[in-house]
Amino acid sequence: MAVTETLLRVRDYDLAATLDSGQAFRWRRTDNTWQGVVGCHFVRLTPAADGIHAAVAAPVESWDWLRYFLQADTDLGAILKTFPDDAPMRAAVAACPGLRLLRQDPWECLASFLLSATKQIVQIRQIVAHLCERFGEPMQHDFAFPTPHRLAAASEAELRACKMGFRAPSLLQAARRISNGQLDLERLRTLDYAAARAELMTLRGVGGKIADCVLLFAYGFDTAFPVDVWVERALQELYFPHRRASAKRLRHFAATHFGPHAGYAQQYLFHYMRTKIK
DNA sequence: TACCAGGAGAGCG
DNA sequence: CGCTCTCATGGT
Repeated sequence: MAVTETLLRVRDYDLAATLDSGQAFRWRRTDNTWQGVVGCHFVRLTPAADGIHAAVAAPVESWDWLRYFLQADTDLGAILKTFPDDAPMRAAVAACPGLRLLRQDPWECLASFLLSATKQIVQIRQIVAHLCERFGEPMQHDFAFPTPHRLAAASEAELRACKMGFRAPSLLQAARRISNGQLDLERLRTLDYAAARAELMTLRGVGGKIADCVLLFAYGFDTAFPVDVWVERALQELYFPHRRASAKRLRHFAATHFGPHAGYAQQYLFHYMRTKIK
């Protein structure tokens, strides 16, 4: 029977930290409720005593799409046990013990992070909002994320009007290559981490950092470890406090120190670093 | 006002 | 490799 609300039973889930941690850019909070769009669903999420309460605008037969997006069935405790037992990781976990990784749509994730270069998170949200309003399919309460096909038909000037500046040609090329079949985002699921990463990096504007974000947040390659300015700062200050470590050394350290779920560790360090400053 | 933001890519020694 | 510069745009 189709329904419009449910209770997702899940433990150890900090909804606010997760939706506001720079993984996804379309979630807005009003009071204690978060609203956003997952695929073709407009959904409101509210933390509850024994899980997360969810309500959608249009009735659904199944909630699998939401459990997948939130990764509600992931055993977070088992992942945290694989982290290195050192002071920085203990502090980062203690600061936000319910922080999770989402599992997003690859195209939306790729497009969003293509727009993220040297932008603050609040501005990335604004650009993505413009993009959805102008090119996304209208739906109840909001807009769907625009398809590659729709953006491929847009002009660079139209994209620039969404305030994305020099990132517009990159987004346009990505939309076109995906729309015409040159790049198959679904096929990347069948590849290993290195091969999928190399393929993403053939796109203009996609370097190692953005590729790793997509591999981690959309495909679930848990060894992907995006190194941005915040994470670089965290690694430098927390693990190499007395000597300056080169970028290459930091990358090697990241690839060897954090274990099979390094990407989760990265998210904890990122969140720890960002909230510690403010 | 001047500076900087979840980077990437090109040019240079 | 390692460094520097540039690319738009908005916020502080």
